[in-house]
Amino acid sequence: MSNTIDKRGGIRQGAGRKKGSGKFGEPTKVLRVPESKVSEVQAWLNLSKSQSKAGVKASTFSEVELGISINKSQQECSEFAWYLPANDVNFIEIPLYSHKVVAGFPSPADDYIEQRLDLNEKLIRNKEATFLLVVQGDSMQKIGIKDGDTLIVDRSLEPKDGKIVIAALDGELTVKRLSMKSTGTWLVPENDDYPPILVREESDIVIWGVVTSAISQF
Amino acid sequence: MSNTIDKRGGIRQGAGRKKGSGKFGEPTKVLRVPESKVSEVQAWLNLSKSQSKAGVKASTFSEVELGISINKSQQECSEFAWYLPANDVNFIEIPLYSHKVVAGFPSPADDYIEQRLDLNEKLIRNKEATFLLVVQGDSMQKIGIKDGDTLIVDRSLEPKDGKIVIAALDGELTVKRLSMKSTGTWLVPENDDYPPILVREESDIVIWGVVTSAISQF
DNA sequence: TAGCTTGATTTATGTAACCGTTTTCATAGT
DNA sequence: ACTATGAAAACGGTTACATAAATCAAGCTA
Repeated sequence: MSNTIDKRGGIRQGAGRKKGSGKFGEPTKVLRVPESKVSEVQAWLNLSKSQSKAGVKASTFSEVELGISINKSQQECSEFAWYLPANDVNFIEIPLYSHKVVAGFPSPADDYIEQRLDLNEKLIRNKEATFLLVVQGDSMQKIGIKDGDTLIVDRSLEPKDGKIVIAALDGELTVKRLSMKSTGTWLVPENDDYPPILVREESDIVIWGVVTSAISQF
Repeated sequence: MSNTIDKRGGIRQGAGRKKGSGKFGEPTKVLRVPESKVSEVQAWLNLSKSQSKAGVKASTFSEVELGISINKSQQECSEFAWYLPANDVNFIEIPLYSHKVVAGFPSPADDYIEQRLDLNEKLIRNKEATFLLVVQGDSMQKIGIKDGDTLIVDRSLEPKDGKIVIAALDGELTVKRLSMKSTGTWLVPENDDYPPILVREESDIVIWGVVTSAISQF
């Protein structure tokens, strides 16, 4: 009935979605971007979107919050979260103990240590070109990369056939194995539920870097 | 005179500016960008514009191999190789860069970084009680622990039900999931090809520690 | 009456369109 | 032949619009 409908009409304060409820959580502007950069920009925006979510709360603007709660932020990321390795990794002494002593049974905390090492050194080769990503999704599960794992990505390495790479594809970052065959270049997931993706000449896929390590935390 | 003007009109091949003569050198698309990121994106676009003009190609690799090859020593251990974390992990400053510093956009190697982290801090909670093991075997493959992976083990954590633990069993170290049921305490591999192991009262199984992380290197 | 449905209202977001500017070409005038 | 002028085409910033998503209030149903 038109009568019924009429009664529903009218201005209503507080109706509608809330401000800042969009995916960026803030007002937006329109920008013109060269075509080749579009997917890269989008990917980055998605990334920093999840980053700010991870920040703390929807505290409207102050971004001062950034605590060191890495773990928390992992859970909330839409696609990835990313970090950089610590800036200034000192060279730490690495005492070498004989590995034969190993037999000495349960207490490794004592003197017969093999070797001490700095995880940063072990895992990061090119500090300046390395960053960390937290995975979401299971497209690489066959090689043990699981949802929530942290990837160490080196941008200075050349993406070669067979390497695990981070690619910006249609504005989204993905982890895939790079495969260069006679049939062309492919991005291959390590999960039979997902199809390989052909990288065409004209496609706007950008390789961000090569994955050197994957870290699972329990 | 209108006559004069008319003669000048009409379609004229080749007239007008050339394609790609704009500041980006290619066609553009409009994107919506959150306000706080606008200047950042613009800065990056300008940056990469001038770079490509300058013809600076990213040289494929520009790195000197770091000498300390941890990997070698991994191979020599019979069951596991082990290491301790670096002794003296300093608290490293974690610079928070202002987003005004902008610089390189998708290149995290540059300055506009949100957060840096120290892998030691991220992965090691109790430095004194932590050591590293290199896995041999595939008994935990279902949760992504593969042969050759490095485990971070914390001896100070209490082995609880469901935790991944390192157990010394008949003189051999193994990784298993600890399961405490009414049927008793079990060490359960994450691989259907291996049987769970019942831990009897009198058995000489010693739990060395709880696995907090697993690292795969590619 | 509680919960579901429906339509209105408000914000969000991708895209088309608009319009002044810039670059280039062709013709007219000198 | 050289310059001035206007048209054509692309550029790029901005506005406008259409559709989607989120939220509220009133009506409806059980």
